[in-house]
Amino acid sequence: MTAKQRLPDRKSKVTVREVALRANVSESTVSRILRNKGPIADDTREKVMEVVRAMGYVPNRIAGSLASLNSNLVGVIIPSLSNIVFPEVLQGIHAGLEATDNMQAVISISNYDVELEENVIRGLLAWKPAAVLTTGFEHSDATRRMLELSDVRVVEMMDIDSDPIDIAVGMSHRSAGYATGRHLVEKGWRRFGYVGHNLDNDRRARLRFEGLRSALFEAGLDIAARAVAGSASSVGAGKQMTAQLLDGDTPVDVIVYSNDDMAVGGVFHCQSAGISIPGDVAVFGFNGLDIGFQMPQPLSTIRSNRFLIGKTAIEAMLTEPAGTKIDTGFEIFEGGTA
Amino acid sequence: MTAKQRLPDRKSKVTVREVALRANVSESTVSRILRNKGPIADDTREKVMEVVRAMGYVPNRIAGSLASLNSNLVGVIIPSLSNIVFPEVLQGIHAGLEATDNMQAVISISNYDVELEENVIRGLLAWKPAAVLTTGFEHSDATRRMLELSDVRVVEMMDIDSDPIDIAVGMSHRSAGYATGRHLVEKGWRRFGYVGHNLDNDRRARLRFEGLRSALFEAGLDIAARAVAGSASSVGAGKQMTAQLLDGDTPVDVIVYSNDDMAVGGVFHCQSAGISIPGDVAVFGFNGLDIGFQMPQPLSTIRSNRFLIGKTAIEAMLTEPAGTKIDTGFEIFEGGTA
DNA sequence: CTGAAAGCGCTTACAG
DNA sequence: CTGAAAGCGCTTACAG
Repeated sequence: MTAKQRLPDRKSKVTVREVALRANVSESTVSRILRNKGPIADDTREKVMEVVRAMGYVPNRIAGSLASLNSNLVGVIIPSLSNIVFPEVLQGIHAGLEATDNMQAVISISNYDVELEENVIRGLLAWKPAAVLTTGFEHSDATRRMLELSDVRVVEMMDIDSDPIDIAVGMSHRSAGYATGRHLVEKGWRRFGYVGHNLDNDRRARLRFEGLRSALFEAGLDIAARAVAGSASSVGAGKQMTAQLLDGDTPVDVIVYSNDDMAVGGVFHCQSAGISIPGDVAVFGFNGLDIGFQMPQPLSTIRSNRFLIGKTAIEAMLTEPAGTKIDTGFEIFEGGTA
Repeated sequence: MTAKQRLPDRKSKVTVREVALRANVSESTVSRILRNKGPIADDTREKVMEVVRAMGYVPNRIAGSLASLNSNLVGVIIPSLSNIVFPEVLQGIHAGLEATDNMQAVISISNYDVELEENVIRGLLAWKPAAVLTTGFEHSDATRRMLELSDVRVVEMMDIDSDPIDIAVGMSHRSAGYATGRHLVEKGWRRFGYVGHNLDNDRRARLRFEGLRSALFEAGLDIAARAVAGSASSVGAGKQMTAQLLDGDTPVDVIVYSNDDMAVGGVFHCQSAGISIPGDVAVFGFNGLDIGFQMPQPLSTIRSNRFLIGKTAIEAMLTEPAGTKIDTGFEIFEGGTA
C-alpha cells in the first residue's frame, strides 16, 4: 500500500472548493486556470495545477454545463446499428469530434421509427446538447417542433433531397438511382430486375428506386420484374429475393439491388445455383461496402461516403449557417458484376 | 400561423419556476409530480401536468443530475466501430437500456489504445455516469486507478479470462481457442495453419491462439505454418495472408483464422484461386458473423454472443455485486468449410 | 491579476 | 399533501 501513499485520498470527493482551499486561492481562480480563461500569474497557475494533480481533481462537467449554460454533448440519432453503414457514419462523427474541444457524442437508436425518434430526441434535448445529428428528413411533427423551438443546431444526415430543418449533409439518393439507371443502360443492359427490402421506412432506398425508374423511362425501358422482401435489408433477404425473382416468369439480364447487403446475397445465391455473373445475370448494388469490394468478383455498385457524411456533419454544425445543404457526393464503381 | 397559437411560446425557455408560477404551486410540487415521488393530490397533479404540456416544458437533466447527484448516463468505451462485432455489443447495450428508467449511453472509441482509453474515460467520468462499460482487461494504471476511486459501477466486457475491476461479462477466449483445436483434431485435421491479424493490441485473439495451441499440443500437434498481418483484421487482410500462407513451403490442410473477417477473406481467396474448400484446405473462423453464415458454404466457426454480452452488461451493472463474472458462453458452428 | 457574490435549474430534507 | 430554503459544483460578470 505504500505505493498508494501519494495517490488521492480514497473517499472525500474533491471539488474546486477543496482545490482552492488547499492552494490558497479563490474558486474563481481555480476555474479560470482550468479553462485557460483570463490572465493568470504564472506561479499561481503552477501552484494550483500542482494541487489539482495531487488531489486527482476531475472537474464535474454537469455542474460546469449548468453554470455556463452550454454542454459539450452532441446528440446523435441513427436508425440502426445492424447495418454497417451507420457505424461508419459514427466513425466519421467521431473523427470530426476529435478536432473539437472534446465534445462527446450521446448516441441513440431510432429503429427507423419516427415515434421512437421523437422520444429519443426528447430525452436527448433534456441534456441541452450543442447539436443534434439525426438521419434523414422523416420526423414526426412533434419532433420537428421540438427541434425548431430548441436552440440547438440540427443536422439531418445522409439525404439532401429535401429542405433541412437547419443543415443537411449527405447525397442525393434520387440522383444515385438515376445514375445507376443511366450507367447500366449505357452498358447495354435492357431487361431490368429489382430486388429490394422493405422500403416503408427507408425513404432513401425509395428515392433511389424512383431515380432508377426515371432513367429507365427516359430510355424507353422499365423494370420488368421485382422481388421485395418484407424485412429490413440483409444478405439473407438478398439471397431469398434473388431466388424468387429468378424463379419467376420474367427473364431479366441485370438486377439492381436496394443496397450492397442485398446484392451480396444475390451474388451468393448465384454462386450456389451455378448462375454466372454477369454472363447469365448482372448484379448492381449501392453503398460500396468493403465486403462487396473484396469478393472474387468485386461488386458493381455506387460508393456513398458514410465516413465523410459523419465528419462533415460535425464540421458543418460548428461553422455553417442555417439552411446549408452539403452534398458529399457518390461515385459509380465499375466492379465486375455488371 | 394560427396553427401555432397553442404551441409553447417561441423564445422564453421554460423552467420549473415558470411551470410552478403558472400552475400556482411550488417548484417542489412540480418536481415531485414530474418524478412521481411522494403523495400528490390528484387535482394538483392534473393541473400541473396540463401546464407542463401547454408550455412544452422539458426538464433540464443537467440541473436534475447536479441536484440529485446522480445521472442516468452510462459511459461505453469500445475499441472500434469498424469491426461489426462492437456495434453488435452496442445493440445489446441499447436493448438492456430500454428496460431501464431511460438511461442514456455515451459512447466513445478507444481505438485499441490504452492511452486513448484513459483520456476517454477521464472525459466520461466528468459526466458522473452511473456506470462505465469498457472492453477487456487491458487498461493503463491510471485508468484502473480512476475507475477504482470513482464510485461508478464498472463492467469489463467480452473477456472473462482475468479478474475484473468490478464486473466482467463475456466469454473465455482461451477456452474458445482450445475448443477450436479439439474440434478440428477430432474431425481428423492434422496439418494446421494459422492466419491472423496484428495481435499486439488484441488480447482476446492472443488468448484464442494460445488455447488453440494447447489443444494441439495435447494431441501431439502444433501449428505448422502461420501468416500474420501487420494490420487490424479485415477481409482484405484475410485474402492476402491466406495467399501468403498457401504460397509457402509448408503444406497445411486446415487454416484457423483469428476471426471471421479474416476467414471470409480466406474463402474469397480460395474461390479466386480455384482452391476447393474443405477438400484442398479447410477454413475455420471465430465470431459467427452473419456474412459467414450466408456464404454458399456456411463458414465453420465459433459463435460468440455479442448482443447478449451488451445486454447482460447493463443488467449486471444494475444488479450484480462487485466481483461478479458472467460467462455468456460460445458454441461451435459446424458449417461447411471445415 | 484575483476574489466575493450571484446564479445556472433542478432536488431534497425539513416543517407544517 | 404542500412549501420555503438550502444546496448540488461549477462559471461569470463585476469590482478592485
